[in-house]
Amino acid sequence: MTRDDALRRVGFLKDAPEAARLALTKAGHVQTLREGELLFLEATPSLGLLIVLEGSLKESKLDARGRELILAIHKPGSSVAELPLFDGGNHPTQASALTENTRVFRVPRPAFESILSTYPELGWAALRSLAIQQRKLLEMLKAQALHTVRSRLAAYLLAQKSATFSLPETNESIAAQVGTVREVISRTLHQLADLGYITLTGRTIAIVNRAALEKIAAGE
Amino acid sequence: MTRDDALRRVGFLKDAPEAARLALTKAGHVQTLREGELLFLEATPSLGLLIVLEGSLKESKLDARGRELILAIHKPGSSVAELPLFDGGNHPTQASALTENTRVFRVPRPAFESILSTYPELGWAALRSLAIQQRKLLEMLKAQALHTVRSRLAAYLLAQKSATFSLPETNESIAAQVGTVREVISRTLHQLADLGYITLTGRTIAIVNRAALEKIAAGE
DNA sequence: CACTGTCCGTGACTTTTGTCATAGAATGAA
DNA sequence: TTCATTCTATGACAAAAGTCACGGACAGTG
Repeated sequence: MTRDDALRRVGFLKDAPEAARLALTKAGHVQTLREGELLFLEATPSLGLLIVLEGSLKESKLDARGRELILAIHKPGSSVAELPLFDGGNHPTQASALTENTRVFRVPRPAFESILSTYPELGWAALRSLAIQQRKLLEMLKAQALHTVRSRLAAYLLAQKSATFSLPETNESIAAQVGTVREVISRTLHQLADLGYITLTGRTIAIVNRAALEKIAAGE
Repeated sequence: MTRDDALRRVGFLKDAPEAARLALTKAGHVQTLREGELLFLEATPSLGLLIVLEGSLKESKLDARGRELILAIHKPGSSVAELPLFDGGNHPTQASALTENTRVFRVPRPAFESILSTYPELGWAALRSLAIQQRKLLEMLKAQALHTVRSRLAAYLLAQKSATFSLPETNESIAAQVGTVREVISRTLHQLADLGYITLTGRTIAIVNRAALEKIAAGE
């Protein structure tokens, strides 16, 4: 994916003037990460505008005892860590590459700021973008506080593109997204299969009873 | 609290030009709520700018089976539901008055929009305000996903102003903020007392071992 | 093809949370 | 004061989630 393709796919830049995107393209550079390599740590200053070009990144928070909560998995065209970019604070999360040779396009914050001040209409797009994320966070919070693991896992399965798919991640990683541990994911998947709502062949899942899963995902 | 006092205390308006605040003051009206009365429901269009003048409001989400998660309790000077105000979407939460005669100052969204467009510098303040909320949400999410009830309750106690205080709410309400049920709050408070970290005399709590509570709040 | 590292599945528990039912405070209005 | 309502406390369980330990599948490497 080229820089310009990437910029066009980022929510708050897609309607930006051509010239703004061009300026950003010129002001940034590409960084390549090895698998597992950290892009930024929590509580460090914003690196600037970050957009995934190839590969994928996970954005997560760790707790004191090392358990991880994955907030997002970023694929090409996704911009990472907009919050500290916009408010100038530190990163509230950390991010690391999930795949070898993950390529990230980066515009350092000072350059980004000066381009932004040239195109103030981008401020509104930024606001909209934060708002979308905030709505997502509210849903996650509600699910964590009020729903069971089964419910959150059902939602995870329903979020997959098609009705039949191969689990794109390890149970460990799914657990970190759903907010539980490896073993519980394994058991809960088999439980959903026993209930007849999905079939589970190796790592391939077919959603058999979508309506039932949706009910579970909604909290019974 | 007067309208102007209230406007001055709202984060994203406190540095606004005098004239902007004056225009808002004129464009809005005051609404009085009875205890328990709903101000807005989830999934309804934004009512506009809302600022508590007297009394208090709770902002919450309900799940399918009626359990409640309280996201914020708004006191005088606090603006409610900024997210739908800024992005034009529906309310992601509902809000209702906690006290009799809660008074809310309201500027309908069209009027707010037109004032906002006259003072575009307010856009940045709005962005900052959303960013602050988003950081708070991320912390709540982490606590819900990775910490125990004991940990979240410890954090709740530590957030109180002084070391000795009377619980300002019922166990039911604390439970809805902490993400659990009434009985568990009762038991966990007594457990913390048994551990010697707090004392519990009626509804009065004294924090005895702040360091220990902080450790618990951080997730052990 | 053995060896290593990573991942999955599972039994056997333990701990944490949630539910139900019931008995007493506490509060406030009549 | 008396009564009704609202809260709190608690026992007895039930259910959900987490921990530990181990066996086995599988992929990649030398």
